Amino acid sequence: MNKNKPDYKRDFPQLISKLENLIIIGAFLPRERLVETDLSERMGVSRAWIRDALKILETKGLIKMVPYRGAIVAELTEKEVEEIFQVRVVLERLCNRLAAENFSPQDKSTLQELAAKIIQAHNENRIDEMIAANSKFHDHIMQMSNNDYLIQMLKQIRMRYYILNTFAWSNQEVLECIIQEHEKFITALEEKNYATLDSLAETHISYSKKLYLNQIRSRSQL
Amino acid sequence: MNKNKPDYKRDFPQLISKLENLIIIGAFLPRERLVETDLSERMGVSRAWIRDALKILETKGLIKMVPYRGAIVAELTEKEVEEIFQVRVVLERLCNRLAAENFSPQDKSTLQELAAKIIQAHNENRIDEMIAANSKFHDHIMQMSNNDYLIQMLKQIRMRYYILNTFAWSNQEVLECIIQEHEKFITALEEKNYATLDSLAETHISYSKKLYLNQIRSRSQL
DNA sequence: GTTTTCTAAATTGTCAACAATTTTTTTATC
DNA sequence: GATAAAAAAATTGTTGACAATTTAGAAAAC
Repeated sequence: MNKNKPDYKRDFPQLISKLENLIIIGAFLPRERLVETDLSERMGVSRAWIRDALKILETKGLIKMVPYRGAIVAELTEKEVEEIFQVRVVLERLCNRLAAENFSPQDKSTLQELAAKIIQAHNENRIDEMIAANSKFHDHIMQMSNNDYLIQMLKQIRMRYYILNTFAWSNQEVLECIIQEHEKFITALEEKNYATLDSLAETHISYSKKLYLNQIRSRSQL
Repeated sequence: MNKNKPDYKRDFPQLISKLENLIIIGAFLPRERLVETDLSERMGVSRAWIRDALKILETKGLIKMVPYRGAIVAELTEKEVEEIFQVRVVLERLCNRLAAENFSPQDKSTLQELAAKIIQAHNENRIDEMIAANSKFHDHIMQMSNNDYLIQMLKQIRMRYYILNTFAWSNQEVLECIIQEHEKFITALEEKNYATLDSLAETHISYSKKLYLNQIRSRSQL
């Protein structure tokens, strides 16, 4: 059992994660109002906690709060996507550079295992597993950077554009492309080949950006 | 008059700014406890507002909150300074690059005026004015980047290390150095000379970092 | 039938009293 | 006098009632 007593330090961050996930997976449509009493009942916590959580989600850019109107899910404009991805590129590059500097044989085997898992899951058409392994792959790269502040920034930025992520992974063509590059990436890390790392990040991210922009455009036609 | 009715949308952000400033200028010593009822009286707002403001300051990394013990001013370790400055370098570089791309004659005159103001204030020993002009200079560069997300990140990161800023400006030697480079900087922007921009940012920031590290070391001896 | 105005319901914002926990002070014991 | 236990004070966390505001719906006017 886990629900003996409510514990702020454990439960409140959990609440925030849950809400973040709900927004990211699209359980709330953009512009949908998030009613406090509603959430309070659904999540089984007091309205005060919901209010506090929403304030924090606002600072993270996931929702927008208007006085006496409450919270609505934030929308991303094309301009904002351009801005976010400009920042993302330089942060990911920095991350890769630091990861390469700290590269160890143990990292190599971990990354290779994950890369193999990704391919296997892809071949067996287990999408969820593949996404999970891919996530772990990138998380490990972040950890290798050994820069907690950078990690925090990258997570924050990822959260920001994940709102649009729902359908991005359904593009088969992109999948093939991304999967093939994991091996190249590991090699470049090992050899500390910064030029290759930069160009891999560049192409990967610019491709990702295109997907998001397409999605925004298709949504705005509704 | 400005105090007819309390207005959340206007007054709450103001409250946060005030608290941020108090922490930055060192009105609260590191590790000092921030007592809610205390702040409530001093700032003339309800305790609920103080609580909300403190929660936001925590997400910004300015304070640390411990259950049933309240908020204490955050401290920066040497490792954290290293991490933050690694990120700062790449973001400032990006900012300069974008600013150069958008460079206009009007920007040039604005920046030159500010640079002149900085030198003049320095010669007349008006430190406050000099700091203000220097701030405006860098704010204008940020605006030139035309990337609101980047600006938000840079402000966030600046807030994080400004905690240590109190005495950094008292170093005369550094001042001379920094002041002289504003002209070079403007020229490099105009010529879109990215190599020079990068190296200017590099040396500027690494010097700034040294100052902060020195300050931390001298404090930790208390 | 459409628009406008007014009323009721729903929702958010505020506050103060109370509960839970920590910190300080006092008291007791050796 | 120093240490430990107990009581008191101070501080933070929670809750619920009520005020302010917006939204939805009904009534009125055209």
